[in-house]
Amino acid sequence: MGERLATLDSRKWHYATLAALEEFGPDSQSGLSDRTGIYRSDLVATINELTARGFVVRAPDPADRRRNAITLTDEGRRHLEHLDMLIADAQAEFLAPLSEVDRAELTRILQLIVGHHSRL
Amino acid sequence: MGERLATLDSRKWHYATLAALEEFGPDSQSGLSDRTGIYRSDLVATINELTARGFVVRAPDPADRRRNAITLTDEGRRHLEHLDMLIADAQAEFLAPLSEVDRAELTRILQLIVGHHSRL
DNA sequence: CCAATGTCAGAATAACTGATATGG
DNA sequence: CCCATATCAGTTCTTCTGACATTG
Repeated sequence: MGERLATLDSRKWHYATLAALEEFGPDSQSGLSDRTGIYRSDLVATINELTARGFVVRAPDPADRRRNAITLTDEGRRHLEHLDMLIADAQAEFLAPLSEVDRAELTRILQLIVGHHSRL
Repeated sequence: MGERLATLDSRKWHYATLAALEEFGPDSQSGLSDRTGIYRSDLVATINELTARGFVVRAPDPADRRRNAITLTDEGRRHLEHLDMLIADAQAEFLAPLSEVDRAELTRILQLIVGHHSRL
Protein backbone atom coordinates (compact mmCIF):
# COMPACT_ATOMS: atom_id res chain seq x y z
CA MET A 1 0.00 0.00 0.00
CA GLY A 2 2.85 2.34 0.74
CA GLU A 3 4.21 1.78 -2.75
CA ARG A 4 0.84 2.33 -4.36
CA LEU A 5 0.15 5.53 -2.43
CA ALA A 6 3.61 6.78 -3.42
CA THR A 7 2.60 6.69 -7.09
CA LEU A 8 0.38 9.67 -6.24
CA ASP A 9 3.01 11.22 -3.96
CA SER A 10 1.08 10.23 -0.87
CA ARG A 11 1.74 8.31 2.28
CA LYS A 12 -0.46 6.54 4.77
CA TRP A 13 -0.77 9.57 7.01
CA HIS A 14 -2.09 11.62 4.13
CA TYR A 15 -4.64 8.95 3.42
CA ALA A 16 -5.60 8.53 7.07
CA THR A 17 -6.05 12.27 7.49
CA LEU A 18 -8.15 12.73 4.36
CA ALA A 19 -10.25 9.68 5.20
CA ALA A 20 -10.89 10.92 8.74
CA LEU A 21 -11.97 14.33 7.44
CA GLU A 22 -14.25 12.71 4.89
CA GLU A 23 -15.83 10.44 7.45
CA PHE A 24 -16.19 12.79 10.42
CA GLY A 25 -16.05 16.25 8.89
CA PRO A 26 -13.81 19.22 9.79
CA ASP A 27 -11.71 18.74 12.89
CA SER A 28 -8.86 20.22 14.88
CA GLN A 29 -5.36 18.82 14.54
CA SER A 30 -5.68 17.43 18.03
CA GLY A 31 -8.89 15.64 17.07
CA LEU A 32 -7.28 14.25 13.94
CA SER A 33 -4.40 13.04 16.04
CA ASP A 34 -6.80 11.06 18.22
CA ARG A 35 -8.67 9.58 15.27
CA THR A 36 -5.70 8.62 13.15
CA GLY A 37 -3.09 7.73 15.76
CA ILE A 38 -0.61 10.14 14.23
CA TYR A 39 1.33 12.25 16.72
CA ARG A 40 0.29 15.89 17.12
CA SER A 41 3.82 16.93 16.26
CA ASP A 42 3.85 14.94 13.02
CA LEU A 43 0.41 16.16 12.02
CA VAL A 44 1.86 19.62 11.52
CA ALA A 45 3.96 18.46 8.59
CA THR A 46 1.16 16.31 7.19
CA ILE A 47 -1.27 19.23 7.19
CA ASN A 48 1.41 21.48 5.70
CA GLU A 49 1.77 19.09 2.79
CA LEU A 50 -1.96 18.63 2.30
CA THR A 51 -2.58 22.39 2.32
CA ALA A 52 0.28 22.98 -0.11
CA ARG A 53 -1.50 20.68 -2.57
CA GLY A 54 -4.89 22.26 -1.94
CA PHE A 55 -6.43 19.14 -0.41
CA VAL A 56 -7.32 20.72 2.94
CA VAL A 57 -7.65 24.22 4.36
CA ARG A 58 -6.19 25.24 7.70
CA ALA A 59 -8.00 28.11 9.39
CA PRO A 60 -8.12 29.37 12.98
CA ASP A 61 -11.19 28.11 14.84
CA PRO A 62 -13.19 31.19 15.98
CA ALA A 63 -14.82 29.22 18.78
CA ASP A 64 -11.49 28.20 20.32
CA ARG A 65 -8.57 30.21 19.09
CA ARG A 66 -6.03 27.64 20.21
CA ARG A 67 -7.33 25.34 17.50
CA ASN A 68 -7.00 25.12 13.76
CA ALA A 69 -10.05 23.95 11.89
CA ILE A 70 -8.96 21.57 9.15
CA THR A 71 -11.41 21.25 6.29
CA LEU A 72 -11.44 18.93 3.30
CA THR A 73 -11.63 20.71 -0.08
CA ASP A 74 -13.34 19.40 -3.20
CA GLU A 75 -9.96 18.71 -4.67
CA GLY A 76 -9.03 16.84 -1.51
CA ARG A 77 -12.12 14.73 -1.83
CA ARG A 78 -11.23 13.90 -5.44
CA HIS A 79 -7.70 12.98 -4.40
CA LEU A 80 -9.07 10.74 -1.68
CA GLU A 81 -11.17 8.94 -4.27
CA HIS A 82 -8.06 8.27 -6.32
CA LEU A 83 -6.25 6.96 -3.28
CA ASP A 84 -9.23 4.75 -2.48
CA MET A 85 -8.98 3.24 -5.94
CA LEU A 86 -5.27 2.55 -5.53
CA ILE A 87 -5.95 0.85 -2.26
CA ALA A 88 -8.78 -1.20 -3.69
CA ASP A 89 -6.44 -2.39 -6.45
CA ALA A 90 -3.75 -3.36 -3.97
CA GLN A 91 -6.27 -5.18 -1.81
CA ALA A 92 -7.63 -7.05 -4.82
CA GLU A 93 -4.16 -8.30 -5.65
CA PHE A 94 -3.39 -9.18 -2.07
CA LEU A 95 -6.61 -11.11 -1.57
CA ALA A 96 -6.59 -12.64 -5.06
CA PRO A 97 -6.57 -16.29 -3.94
CA LEU A 98 -9.63 -15.87 -1.68
CA SER A 99 -13.19 -16.70 -2.63
CA GLU A 100 -15.99 -14.31 -1.74
CA VAL A 101 -16.90 -16.52 1.19
CA ASP A 102 -13.30 -16.51 2.40
CA ARG A 103 -13.17 -12.72 2.19
CA ALA A 104 -16.30 -12.39 4.25
CA GLU A 105 -14.86 -14.82 6.78
CA LEU A 106 -11.60 -12.91 6.99
CA THR A 107 -13.43 -9.63 7.47
CA ARG A 108 -15.61 -11.10 10.18
CA ILE A 109 -12.66 -12.55 12.07
CA LEU A 110 -10.58 -9.40 11.82
CA GLN A 111 -13.51 -7.36 13.08
CA LEU A 112 -13.78 -9.66 16.08
CA ILE A 113 -10.14 -8.99 16.88
CA VAL A 114 -10.29 -5.24 16.35
CA GLY A 115 -13.53 -4.95 18.27
CA HIS A 116 -12.15 -6.87 21.21
CA HIS A 117 -9.04 -4.77 21.51
CA SER A 118 -10.69 -1.40 20.94
CA ARG A 119 -12.99 -2.08 23.87
CA LEU A 120 -10.04 -1.82 26.23
CA MET B 1 5.42 -8.89 19.86
CA GLY B 2 8.21 -6.38 19.73
CA GLU B 3 7.42 -5.32 23.28
CA ARG B 4 7.30 -8.90 24.52
CA LEU B 5 10.59 -9.85 22.85
CA ALA B 6 12.16 -6.73 24.36
CA THR B 7 11.51 -8.10 27.86
CA LEU B 8 14.23 -10.65 27.06
CA ASP B 9 16.39 -8.05 25.28
CA SER B 10 15.52 -9.48 21.91
CA ARG B 11 14.09 -8.23 18.66
CA LYS B 12 12.33 -9.84 15.75
CA TRP B 13 15.55 -10.37 13.80
CA HIS B 14 17.04 -12.28 16.73
CA TYR B 15 13.98 -14.45 16.83
CA ALA B 16 13.86 -14.96 13.09
CA THR B 17 17.52 -15.91 12.99
CA LEU B 18 17.32 -18.38 15.86
CA ALA B 19 14.13 -19.90 14.47
CA ALA B 20 15.67 -20.34 11.02
CA LEU B 21 18.72 -22.04 12.51
CA GLU B 22 16.52 -24.30 14.58
CA GLU B 23 14.36 -25.25 11.64
CA PHE B 24 16.98 -25.65 8.89
CA GLY B 25 20.23 -26.21 10.77
CA PRO B 26 23.54 -24.35 10.46
CA ASP B 27 23.71 -21.89 7.60
CA SER B 28 25.78 -19.09 6.13
CA GLN B 29 24.86 -15.48 6.73
CA SER B 30 23.84 -15.19 3.12
CA GLY B 31 21.54 -18.17 3.48
CA LEU B 32 20.04 -16.75 6.65
CA SER B 33 19.47 -13.51 4.82
CA ASP B 34 17.45 -15.32 2.17
CA ARG B 35 15.41 -17.26 4.71
CA THR B 36 14.61 -14.41 7.07
CA GLY B 37 14.39 -11.44 4.74
CA ILE B 38 16.96 -9.53 6.78
CA TYR B 39 19.61 -7.69 4.75
CA ARG B 40 23.08 -9.19 4.55
CA SER B 41 24.48 -5.98 6.00
CA ASP B 42 22.15 -6.03 8.99
CA LEU B 43 22.74 -9.70 9.68
CA VAL B 44 26.29 -8.83 10.67
CA ALA B 45 25.12 -6.90 13.72
CA THR B 46 22.45 -9.47 14.55
CA ILE B 47 24.98 -12.31 14.54
CA ASN B 48 27.38 -10.15 16.55
CA GLU B 49 24.76 -9.75 19.25
CA LEU B 50 23.74 -13.40 19.23
CA THR B 51 27.35 -14.56 19.51
CA ALA B 52 28.02 -12.08 22.32
CA ARG B 53 25.24 -13.75 24.29
CA GLY B 54 26.40 -17.24 23.41
CA PHE B 55 23.31 -18.16 21.41
CA VAL B 56 25.13 -18.91 18.17
CA VAL B 57 28.68 -19.61 17.05
CA ARG B 58 30.25 -17.99 14.02
CA ALA B 59 33.06 -20.00 12.39
CA PRO B 60 34.68 -19.92 8.96
CA ASP B 61 33.26 -22.52 6.61
CA PRO B 62 36.16 -24.81 5.51
CA ALA B 63 34.32 -25.80 2.35
CA ASP B 64 33.94 -22.21 1.13
CA ARG B 65 36.14 -19.74 2.89
CA ARG B 66 34.04 -16.76 1.88
CA ARG B 67 31.34 -18.04 4.18
CA ASN B 68 30.74 -18.10 7.88
CA ALA B 69 28.97 -21.13 9.27
CA ILE B 70 26.45 -19.98 11.89
CA THR B 71 25.48 -22.66 14.40
CA LEU B 72 22.85 -22.65 17.12
CA THR B 73 24.17 -23.46 20.60
CA ASP B 74 22.29 -25.28 23.36
CA GLU B 75 21.90 -22.00 25.15
CA GLY B 76 20.56 -20.46 21.96
CA ARG B 77 18.02 -23.24 21.70
CA ARG B 78 16.92 -22.60 25.27
CA HIS B 79 16.60 -18.90 24.60
CA LEU B 80 14.53 -19.61 21.51
CA GLU B 81 12.16 -21.68 23.64
CA HIS B 82 11.69 -18.74 25.98
CA LEU B 83 11.01 -16.44 23.05
CA ASP B 84 8.52 -18.95 21.69
CA MET B 85 6.66 -18.84 24.97
CA LEU B 86 6.54 -15.05 24.95
CA ILE B 87 5.16 -15.11 21.45
CA ALA B 88 2.59 -17.75 22.31
CA ASP B 89 1.41 -15.54 25.18
CA ALA B 90 1.14 -12.51 22.95
CA GLN B 91 -0.73 -14.47 20.33
CA ALA B 92 -3.13 -15.85 22.92
CA GLU B 93 -3.99 -12.31 24.02
CA PHE B 94 -4.28 -11.06 20.50
CA LEU B 95 -6.57 -13.87 19.40
CA ALA B 96 -8.49 -13.99 22.67
CA PRO B 97 -11.94 -13.30 21.16
CA LEU B 98 -11.67 -16.11 18.59
CA SER B 99 -13.11 -19.60 18.99
CA GLU B 100 -11.05 -22.61 18.03
CA VAL B 101 -12.97 -22.84 14.78
CA ASP B 102 -12.28 -19.18 14.03
CA ARG B 103 -8.59 -19.68 14.68
CA ALA B 104 -8.44 -22.57 12.29
CA GLU B 105 -10.30 -20.51 9.70
CA LEU B 106 -7.94 -17.58 10.12
CA THR B 107 -4.91 -19.83 9.77
CA ARG B 108 -6.32 -21.45 6.67
CA ILE B 109 -7.11 -18.10 5.01
CA LEU B 110 -3.74 -16.58 5.86
CA GLN B 111 -1.99 -19.64 4.47
CA LEU B 112 -3.91 -19.21 1.23
CA ILE B 113 -2.64 -15.64 0.98
CA VAL B 114 0.94 -16.44 1.88
CA GLY B 115 1.01 -19.46 -0.41
CA HIS B 116 -0.30 -17.49 -3.33
CA HIS B 117 2.24 -14.69 -3.00
CA SER B 118 5.23 -16.91 -2.29
CA ARG B 119 4.61 -18.77 -5.55
CA LEU B 120 5.57 -15.63 -7.48
C1' DC C 1 37.61 -11.80 -15.15
C1' DC C 2 33.12 -12.16 -12.98
C1' DA C 3 30.12 -13.55 -9.07
C1' DA C 4 29.27 -14.42 -4.15
C1' DT C 5 30.15 -13.38 0.66
C1' DG C 6 30.81 -10.72 4.69
C1' DT C 7 31.72 -6.13 6.48
C1' DC C 8 31.41 -1.22 7.09
C1' DA C 9 29.65 3.51 6.68
C1' DG C 10 26.04 6.11 6.05
C1' DA C 11 21.33 7.70 3.89
C1' DA C 12 16.37 7.74 4.26
C1' DT C 13 12.33 7.16 6.85
C1' DA C 14 9.16 6.68 10.49
C1' DA C 15 8.12 6.84 15.22
C1' DC C 16 8.66 9.20 19.28
C1' DT C 17 10.09 12.87 23.02
C1' DG C 18 10.54 17.30 25.01
C1' DA C 19 10.31 22.30 25.07
C1' DT C 20 7.96 26.44 24.00
C1' DA C 21 4.32 29.93 22.91
C1' DT C 22 -0.34 30.99 23.00
C1' DG C 23 -5.04 30.76 24.36
C1' DG C 24 -9.12 28.72 27.46
C1' DC D 1 -2.84 28.99 37.91
C1' DC D 2 -3.38 24.93 35.29
C1' DC D 3 -4.64 22.53 31.01
C1' DA D 4 -5.01 22.17 25.82
C1' DT D 5 -3.31 23.20 21.35
C1' DA D 6 -0.07 23.85 17.73
C1' DT D 7 4.65 24.16 16.51
C1' DC D 8 9.57 23.24 16.42
C1' DA D 9 13.88 20.81 17.23
C1' DG D 10 15.97 16.86 17.75
C1' DT D 11 16.56 11.61 19.20
C1' DT D 12 16.03 6.85 18.25
C1' DC D 13 15.17 2.91 15.53
C1' DT D 14 14.71 0.41 11.43
C1' DT D 15 15.19 -0.21 6.74
C1' DC D 16 17.86 0.17 2.92
C1' DT D 17 21.94 1.49 -0.34
C1' DG D 18 26.55 1.53 -1.86
C1' DA D 19 31.32 0.58 -1.55
C1' DC D 20 35.01 -2.54 -0.39
C1' DA D 21 38.02 -6.72 0.49
C1' DT D 22 38.29 -11.53 0.15
C1' DT D 23 37.46 -15.86 -1.97
C1' DG D 24 35.39 -19.23 -5.60
